[in-house]
Amino acid sequence: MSEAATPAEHLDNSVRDRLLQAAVDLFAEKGYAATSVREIVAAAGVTKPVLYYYFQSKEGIYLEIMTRASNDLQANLEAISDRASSVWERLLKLADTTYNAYSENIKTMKIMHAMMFGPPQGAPFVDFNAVYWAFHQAVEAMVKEGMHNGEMLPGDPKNVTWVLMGTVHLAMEMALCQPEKALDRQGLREVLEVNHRAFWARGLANQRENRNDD
Amino acid sequence: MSEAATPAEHLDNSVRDRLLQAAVDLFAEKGYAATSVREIVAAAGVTKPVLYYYFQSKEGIYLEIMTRASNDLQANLEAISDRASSVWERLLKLADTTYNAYSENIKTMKIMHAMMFGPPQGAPFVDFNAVYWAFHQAVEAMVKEGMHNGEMLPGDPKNVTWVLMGTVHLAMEMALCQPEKALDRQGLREVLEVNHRAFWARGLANQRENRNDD
DNA sequence: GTCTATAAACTGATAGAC
DNA sequence: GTCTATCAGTTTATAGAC
Repeated sequence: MSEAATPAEHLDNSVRDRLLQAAVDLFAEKGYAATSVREIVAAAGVTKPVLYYYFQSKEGIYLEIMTRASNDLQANLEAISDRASSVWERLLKLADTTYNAYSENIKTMKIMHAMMFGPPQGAPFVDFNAVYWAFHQAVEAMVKEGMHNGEMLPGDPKNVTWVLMGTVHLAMEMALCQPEKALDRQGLREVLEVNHRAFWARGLANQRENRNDD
Repeated sequence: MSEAATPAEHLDNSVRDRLLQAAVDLFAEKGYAATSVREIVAAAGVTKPVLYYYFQSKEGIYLEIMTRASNDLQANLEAISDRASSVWERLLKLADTTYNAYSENIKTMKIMHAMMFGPPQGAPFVDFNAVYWAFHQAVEAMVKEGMHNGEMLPGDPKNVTWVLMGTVHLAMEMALCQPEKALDRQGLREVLEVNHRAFWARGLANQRENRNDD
């Protein structure tokens, strides 16, 4: 546990990291409960006592994976805090960095997603809910700001936030769970542009031009 | 298996249905892999051979639960097919019947959702994906119809469908997974109204009136 | 650190009596 | 139909040699 935090924070090909990688692959593919310690150590090319030496238990290796992932996601929220750019630009940036975090780390995100929106499968509790809700509330704060400074059209910030979150959430979920049907980065951007035309002040103006309004 | 389809299709308090109910509760609460046959029969107040007598295996009882659920969901899509009412009314009706199907049967829907968007947990494959995608495509067909007949504003039907599906999907998912944070039926309707104002022809007119446009 | 060998409990499933 | 008793295989986890 002492050498847990390698300088770059991620995988070299030490035995320890090969175990982590194998566990991520299997938990993502089959689920926590359906994955046995035997399978993890086989995939890592070691024997059982090695896993217990580094991680104490099956729960231990799971918790290390999820703690890292949770911290990574939390870091993304910082994209919102700098008020230099417009709400719209910050929203795009948040969607983009989140999309990156997901697509670069699909398997870990699949595990997290399964625990956030599925049954616990006997795994120890980790409060992902808090991370997700922080995300939702950060977006809501942005929407309030945008409506207040006139960048966005007036409306109920809560409801508009639900629509925006729904868009991003569905895109992320499809990318995780049905990649062949999912939006790519460009597709997500296009759908967000639809939201932009609907809820932003300049967006509505554009939309009306397009309609050649009366 | 012969007496599977009771007249009303659902639970009396026969031993068989008590087993089904116990299995639904446990699969929803802990997940398929983390639930043992022993727990199911204990919750139903019977012994193991009884479960194997009625359902042949753990997979058997799971498959019966999921087959019923899948059929129920598929039936909801019929709300779309009658072209008597407007696209908007049909969309509202679909959202409402789906919300009902979910909230009346939360535990079964949780299992289905976990299998649709989470790891298989060693459970036998059921093609929920097809049901979900049929839903998505039915909405897309409605949006195309609405844009074509002038009920909705012009735009890319695919992208608008993603926004609408995102709204409904997030509402359903929160209702399943974080009920205390979720939208109630009225809340879902309000968020859909936001979509209405954004993407429907009369909706935009209303929005512009509200803004007291220049 | 990594191994072989094994413990102790639990798993899905069944035989056979009633 | 429902039970008791039990099977064979798997599970997480560990003791102890190297």
